[in-house]
Amino acid sequence: MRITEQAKQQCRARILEKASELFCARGFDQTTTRDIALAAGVAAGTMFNYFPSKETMAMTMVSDALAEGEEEFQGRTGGELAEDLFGFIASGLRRLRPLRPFLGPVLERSLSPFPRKNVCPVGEAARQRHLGFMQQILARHGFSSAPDYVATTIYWSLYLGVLAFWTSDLSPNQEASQALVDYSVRTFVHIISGSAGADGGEHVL
Amino acid sequence: MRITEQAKQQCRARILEKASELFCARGFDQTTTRDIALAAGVAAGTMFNYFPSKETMAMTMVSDALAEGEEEFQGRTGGELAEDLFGFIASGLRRLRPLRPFLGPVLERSLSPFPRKNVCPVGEAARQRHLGFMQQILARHGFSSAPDYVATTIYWSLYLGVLAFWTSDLSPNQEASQALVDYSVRTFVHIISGSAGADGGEHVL
DNA sequence: ACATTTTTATGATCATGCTCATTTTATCGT
DNA sequence: ACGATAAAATGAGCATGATCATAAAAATGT
Repeated sequence: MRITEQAKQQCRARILEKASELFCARGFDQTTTRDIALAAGVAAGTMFNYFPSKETMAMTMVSDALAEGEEEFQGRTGGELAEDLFGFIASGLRRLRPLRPFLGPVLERSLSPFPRKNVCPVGEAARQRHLGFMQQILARHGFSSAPDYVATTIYWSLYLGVLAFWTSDLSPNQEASQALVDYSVRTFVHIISGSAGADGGEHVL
Repeated sequence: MRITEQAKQQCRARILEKASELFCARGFDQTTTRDIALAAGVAAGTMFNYFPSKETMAMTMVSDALAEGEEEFQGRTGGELAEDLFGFIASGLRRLRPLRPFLGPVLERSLSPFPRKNVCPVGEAARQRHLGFMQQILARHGFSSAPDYVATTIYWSLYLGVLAFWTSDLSPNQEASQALVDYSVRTFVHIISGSAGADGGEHVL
């Protein structure tokens, strides 16, 4: 069973590799699962033994990249809170860079804050991991309790906005994204640093 | 041609009405275009003479609701900036309320900040209208120039986060959403009120 | 080494959003 | 009123992500 297990991993890796190439070359929506199967040398239905959906295929690459970014960031944490958060997000973006050509539709569907019927579990896991990591960073800077749902929701909104902007940022060195990340992070830090503002009671939806 | 023109409008309205009912009852993704056609008493292909896509059908309802909200808000503007922005957003949510059961996937796809190949023009128009309206409100409060891309991006991120949260808010009177809107608005106001923070230059993506 | 059982691969098939050639209906000129 | 032309309706058909019964292959027990 050893050799077979190895062959399976190779097959899985080959599918991911070919899918990545095609996604980058043509875009996510313009690449059909049949294209991928052909390129990987397997039957159309076989891929679905390895990945439950095309979306999961893409999100596996994203999740792996983000995990690498998290690992890269570990250790080099040590500045102010805003600096650390910036570094954390920047590490993720650096690792996502090679996938940038096809990320738009994938991140939109899999990391969206809108609750969905058929969630892509890989995407959901990536979100939870990212939020957990963010909370760790907060904890290291003296925030004893986890942020409430308002702060967490705002964080994820801002982060998704950053991702969205970054996926199609044409400025020289993504300077525009850099400024946006900087601003978003500072905004978030401002939010969780007091000014907890629980007043406005007259407004009604 | 008069009577016929009227009949066409009726047909369009009937399609929208039946589609809305089905979307609300079963959800957007669980309603097929064939279902809608059957309910509206037209052939499957006929609907696409009225709406270029199922997504456009749903976004037409959303856009109409948001336009009503904007109109409702007109006039009753007159408090502080944050109050006005809150009222503006709340008016939209009130009008969207009947559509809430199916809004998730629709808003996710059509208002997403991620740039897309095949944009739904109705959704794009709704976004532009909303942002324009928001800028009008700012102008009324003494902001002479339009917010830059950073502020605009952050506004839209926060707004989408609010929409996403609100679509599945189970708290009694959407109190949780209310708090989120309040917080998001105040955050945005803080952002555009000075502290333009263009310093951090050492960070690099 | 063979029979049995479990795992994996396969491609026909399905569901569904959408297209388009064809048919039907309405409008217009005379 | 009638033929010609424009507009609209129709449903067969397509593309594609995913499923599933079946076939092939591998693992296991003796």
